[in-house]
Amino acid sequence: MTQATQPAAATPPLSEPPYLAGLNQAQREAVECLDGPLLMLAGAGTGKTRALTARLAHLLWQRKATPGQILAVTFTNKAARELRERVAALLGVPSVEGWWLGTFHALAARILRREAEAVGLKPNFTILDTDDQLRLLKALLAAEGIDEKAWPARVLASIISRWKDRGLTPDRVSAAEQVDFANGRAVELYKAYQERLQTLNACDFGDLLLHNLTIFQAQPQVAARYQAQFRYLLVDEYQDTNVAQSLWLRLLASRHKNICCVGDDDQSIYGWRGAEIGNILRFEQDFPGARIIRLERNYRSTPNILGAASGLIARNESRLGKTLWTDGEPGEPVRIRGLWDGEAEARFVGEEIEALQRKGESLSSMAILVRTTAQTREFEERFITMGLPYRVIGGPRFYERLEVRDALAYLRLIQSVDDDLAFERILNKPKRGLGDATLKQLREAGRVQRLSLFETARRMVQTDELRPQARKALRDFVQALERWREQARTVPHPELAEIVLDESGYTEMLKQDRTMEAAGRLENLKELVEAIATFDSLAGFLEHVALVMENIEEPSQDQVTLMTLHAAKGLEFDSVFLPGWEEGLFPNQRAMDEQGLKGLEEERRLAYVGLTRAKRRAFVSFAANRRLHGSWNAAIPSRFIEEIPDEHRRQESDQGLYGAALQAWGGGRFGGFDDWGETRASPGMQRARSFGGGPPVLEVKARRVEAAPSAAFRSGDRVFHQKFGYGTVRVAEGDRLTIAFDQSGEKKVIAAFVQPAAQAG
DNA sequence: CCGGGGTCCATTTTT
DNA sequence: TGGACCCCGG
Repeated sequence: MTQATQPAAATPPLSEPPYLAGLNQAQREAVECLDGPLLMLAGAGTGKTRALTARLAHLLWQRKATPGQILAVTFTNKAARELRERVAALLGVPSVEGWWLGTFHALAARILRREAEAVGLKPNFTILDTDDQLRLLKALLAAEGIDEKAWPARVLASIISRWKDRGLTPDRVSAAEQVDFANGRAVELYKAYQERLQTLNACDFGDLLLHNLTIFQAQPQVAARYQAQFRYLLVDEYQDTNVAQSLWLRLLASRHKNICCVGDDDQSIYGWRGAEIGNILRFEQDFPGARIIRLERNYRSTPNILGAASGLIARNESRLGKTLWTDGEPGEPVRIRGLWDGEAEARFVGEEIEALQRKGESLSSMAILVRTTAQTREFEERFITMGLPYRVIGGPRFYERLEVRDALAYLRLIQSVDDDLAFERILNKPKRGLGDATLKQLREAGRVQRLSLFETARRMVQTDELRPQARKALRDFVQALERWREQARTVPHPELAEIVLDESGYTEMLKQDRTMEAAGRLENLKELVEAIATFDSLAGFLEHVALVMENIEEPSQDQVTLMTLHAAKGLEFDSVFLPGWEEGLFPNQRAMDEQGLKGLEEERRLAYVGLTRAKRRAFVSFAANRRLHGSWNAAIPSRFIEEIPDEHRRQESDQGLYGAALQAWGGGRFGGFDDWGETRASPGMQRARSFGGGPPVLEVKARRVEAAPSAAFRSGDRVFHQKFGYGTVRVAEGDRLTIAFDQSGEKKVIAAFVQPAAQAG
């Protein structure tokens, strides 16, 4: 093992640096092995952030580099903030302001601001958000005469960002990467979009990285400067990087080759947005001579939870593989519970939460992690009736609110005259008689003269082209903007924001609005001005808004957390509820249809992420009936349930209603569940065992043969269903029945869940 | 300019 | 089932 006795180090007289205290052997190695490429494979809960911060401290302590020579990259703002705080605390410095520590996008933006001219942008370029981007693409499609219904702008947007994720500029998109959009016109549209962005002096998120790559490739002397500067690179969540990001890292690290990437291939869950798990799997090839250090000691979960998660993830083929371990009491096995439907599932979770509360557990130590956002609703409804405090993570963000975006558009337009999107947004907000007609005229003239809308407007008010009324209104608008722009030089920026909101009539417009929302909107604008005051310049604030679209965290009282599995990555809770473990929902059918085995493995990693969030207790549940898009579907338990090793789980079947389902499943007299196999990716797959302790080991294929379900019911039969009550069978197709229920209308149900009416009576 | 009503579509989300 | 979005009428 490398000892901290490097000759370069003017080692301080301490026997051991304080940040090394308490690190385990592997962590210590990862901290002290400073030179050359290193992959730190850090499993869930193995103290990776600790190792990462210690490593950063060690670099400085050993005088290997100054802060300005270290590039530390994270994915999210939250992670960046955490790293910043912990490093500052570890080193005992008040702040790490000015260090090259931030998200990929923030760091790339910082470089791009300096080198903007190299890609035809001005240094004050605007960073567009997805909404602006979409509006731009819509305009483009309209101009090209492409039917937006057949070829939606959002689809084009995602095609373009996938290309950008892969580092492809329009001229680099090869025939092989072509996609089916507007009869093969996608690349042409991509090109037009990039041109439009340039005239707007704007770029989108993907461009931040892509422009960096373009500059580094076209101007080796610029690249060389940064390559020389960054002696050490630290990268967090490497498994989430896309092609562009990994190219960027490789370029920057190519001189000193001191790059340390931290990640966990088993937690790669963002393939669908361009993340390449291959980056981490191929690390040794990409960085020859790389060392791999595994952090396998888990400090978070009980042996039972860890065993459950490890057993599950071992089913994946595409992984580097590692063996997490922990010591201590085994803890509770993962509890598996089958319920009748989603409502019962929500009730179950609510009851368990209350039981935990009675044992003295706080609500903030519990979380419900769902696969899709739609699943939160049932829990919310239940918690509301129970009076159980909860919070949902996700949802609209502060900077995405209408009024905030309007206010920002004013500020953006002051900052950058070329920002036509901002111009269009506020031209008639508040109403000043400058509607579609005027805008159309401005656009037309602007296009012909190749000028920004603002510049066009400035010139047009000096001509007689507009109606006198519109001309006057536009002149006032232009003059106001010029005045504000002038004031921006002298007036402090928070004050400027107030002036703008006031003089533009925006605040007045909201005051006139007597609706409920208007008050909240005014409140948000006040909050916005307060936020502006915490930055030292308007430009700095706008940069923050563009790159840090995060929600301001509310002071949380004791409440249960409800969120998606994706949103839960990196978090931990004492007790974790994992509902909806049903084939089709989780693993998600669409993921499997679109990505096949790759998709399934990513779903499995998501399950792994979910389980490993739990410190002490994990509850997995599934419903036999799930309402999906308004109609009822019979569901079968997720294959992931069986993949949790026996010894780490405990199955509990519901009495009463669910008992019937279990019986049926075990090959009971209805034999009605054989079509469940069809929702699986591979119909021939074997079931390892049955649920609820019924007759063991049934094979789907065999069951399909022996089943003769349609014999049970015929059209016209009177039946009883536990949920829908009495009804008459309309259509019987195999074991799928269409029944006209007396109370709840026509439904499709599975034969095993209904009984002949007489029998039920 | 607003809202009513019809239609279509339903993973995951950061920057 | 419900929401987002679009079109058209007042």
